[in-house]
Amino acid sequence: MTTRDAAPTARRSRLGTPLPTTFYDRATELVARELLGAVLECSTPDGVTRGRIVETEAYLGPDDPACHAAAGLTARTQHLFGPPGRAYVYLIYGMYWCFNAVTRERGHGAAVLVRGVHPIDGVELMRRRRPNARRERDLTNGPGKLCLAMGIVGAMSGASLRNGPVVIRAAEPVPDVDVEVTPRIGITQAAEWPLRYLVRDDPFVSATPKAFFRRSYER
DNA sequence: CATTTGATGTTCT
DNA sequence: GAACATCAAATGC
Repeated sequence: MTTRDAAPTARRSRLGTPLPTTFYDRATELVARELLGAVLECSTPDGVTRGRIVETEAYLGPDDPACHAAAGLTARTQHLFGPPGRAYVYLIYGMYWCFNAVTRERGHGAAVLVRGVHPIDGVELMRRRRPNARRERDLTNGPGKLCLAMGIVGAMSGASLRNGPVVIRAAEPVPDVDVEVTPRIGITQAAEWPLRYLVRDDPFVSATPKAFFRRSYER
């Protein structure tokens, strides 16, 4: 047994495997929390778009059955396995890109999925890229939608988030009272783990299923 | 408004 | 062959 496997305490979920709670697994949750309020920026030949991150999900690594790292290192997941501070962009359902920020050391395989951004700059460009968006919030209120709106594509996977085509900048923090936590969306494995973070009442977050228990980050 | 269904094709078993 | 970290249109109230 390695040090990592020796969880001091386990927050036990109602069903299934307990949520890993080692110091290092918790680090990815903290990044997911801290990314709320940060600015995501993407530069392409068409222009620059910026948005405030309002919804994230933590994917913890090989011990998280919903994380791509659970299947081991493959061609698709090479950038998920580090180093941290880079993009992991993958194709879902053969059609849509999803953007992640890698959080853990090389070889581990943990990341934070960005699921919603509130547009700041380049809104007209976003509209041109999202002709199907009828309401304003449909521009960027989902992981596939925000990649379409901002021009994030698989070729950007592996790039630095400090000086690559996609940049994340710290900005005005979101206070705990405005942070909500729910289970992750659209997964079947470890579906009850509370690893989705969102800004309360922001119109650019995806819909929370009615069945989800919803609580404030601040107890 | 909410819920269901079809599109679409890569990845992994 | 099945699963998939989704989206948009269609259908039901």
